[in-house]
Amino acid sequence: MAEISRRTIVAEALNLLNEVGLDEVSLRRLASRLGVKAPSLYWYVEDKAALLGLMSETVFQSCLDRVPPCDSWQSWLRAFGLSLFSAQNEVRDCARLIMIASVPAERVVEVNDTIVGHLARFGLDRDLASRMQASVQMMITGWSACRAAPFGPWLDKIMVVNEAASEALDTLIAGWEVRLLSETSPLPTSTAANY
Amino acid sequence: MAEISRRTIVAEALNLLNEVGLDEVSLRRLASRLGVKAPSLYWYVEDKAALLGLMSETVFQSCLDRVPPCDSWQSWLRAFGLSLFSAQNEVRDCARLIMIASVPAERVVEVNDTIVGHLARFGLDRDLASRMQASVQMMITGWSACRAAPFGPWLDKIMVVNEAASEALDTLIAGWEVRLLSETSPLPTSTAANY
DNA sequence: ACCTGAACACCGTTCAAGT
DNA sequence: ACCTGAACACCGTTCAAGT
Repeated sequence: MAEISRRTIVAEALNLLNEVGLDEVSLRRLASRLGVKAPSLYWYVEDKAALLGLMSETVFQSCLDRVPPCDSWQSWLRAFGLSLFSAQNEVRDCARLIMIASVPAERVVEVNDTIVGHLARFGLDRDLASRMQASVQMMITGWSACRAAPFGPWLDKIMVVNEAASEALDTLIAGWEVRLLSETSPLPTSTAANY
Repeated sequence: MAEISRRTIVAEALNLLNEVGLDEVSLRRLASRLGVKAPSLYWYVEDKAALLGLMSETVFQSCLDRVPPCDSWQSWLRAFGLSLFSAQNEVRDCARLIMIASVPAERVVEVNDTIVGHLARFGLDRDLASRMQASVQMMITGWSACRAAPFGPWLDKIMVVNEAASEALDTLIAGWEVRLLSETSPLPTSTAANY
């Protein structure tokens, strides 16, 4: 409807994605929704992959914005994971989108820095925080990817996916907790990595 | 080359996948490699999605076969995760393959039962084992998905992905260990889920 | 500066027709 | 039982040409 710009294109592309799913998102279809022809889009966007990149950046950013203030790295990591999970469940085929989207290198670093910044405020080492954050992201992405896959519905017959995902998230965080404790105060009891 | 069958088609499809990547795998291209035309493939396979399903089943099966005998659920889970990780790194675009492959419901249940069977031999509850196994699968799939994504190379500049993935796997398992211990022998010290 | 029509080289899938 | 050619309805992308 409104005038055409990078922003309106991305917004309309996300609408289209949610309505018809990733396989049906084509430049021709998107263009016609904007009252324009496909080649016009190339004026605003380099590529289809780049457009998908902008879409996934948008989703990721809005997910980051929704993480509430927290009072420990554990609860921040958990809130981040849950926010990511719900964002990926709201946007159709989100995991697949992420996997084919071409995001510029600078944005990847930027996002990582933002997240690490949040965690570092609790006194965590920045490198460790980076790996922690990544582990949460990967696990959540894995869950929502599989849930959105064709076999997702079958998975739901084996377990309650929502609960299993949230339990797995808690478990992962508990693991990081153990790892951190065993580094600062070495315990005689059996902890991580010695089986 | 050899005669054409479901098996040879899937095998050649995997070769093609590794050579040209998922985006370039087309029925026409695959058929021409087999000395045949695209419509012929429909005699052996229902669909492109079904073909991708057979391909991902093959990969998964060979990954399961490579898990060595272990003497604890922890080490089995770790070996399983590592085997999955290397399988997914060997087969190009494997994670994306999994996400669009249509696998029959029975096979999903079968695979889950197989894995749970392995874990149950260490005395684990079958439901718990199922969720544990799934958490490992999801996390590993997440890692290899992101590494194969267009931004994968950028990720590698932030951290050593191989090491980070294996560390995350260990951490997840450590988390399950804590969870199990705190259930059987409740401890006064802070463990999972109470932050 | 922005948009278009026409074209190129592809797709997955169907189906009547061949052997 | 197995394979084909021809067709259908699409793709992403390029580019000369328009305003």
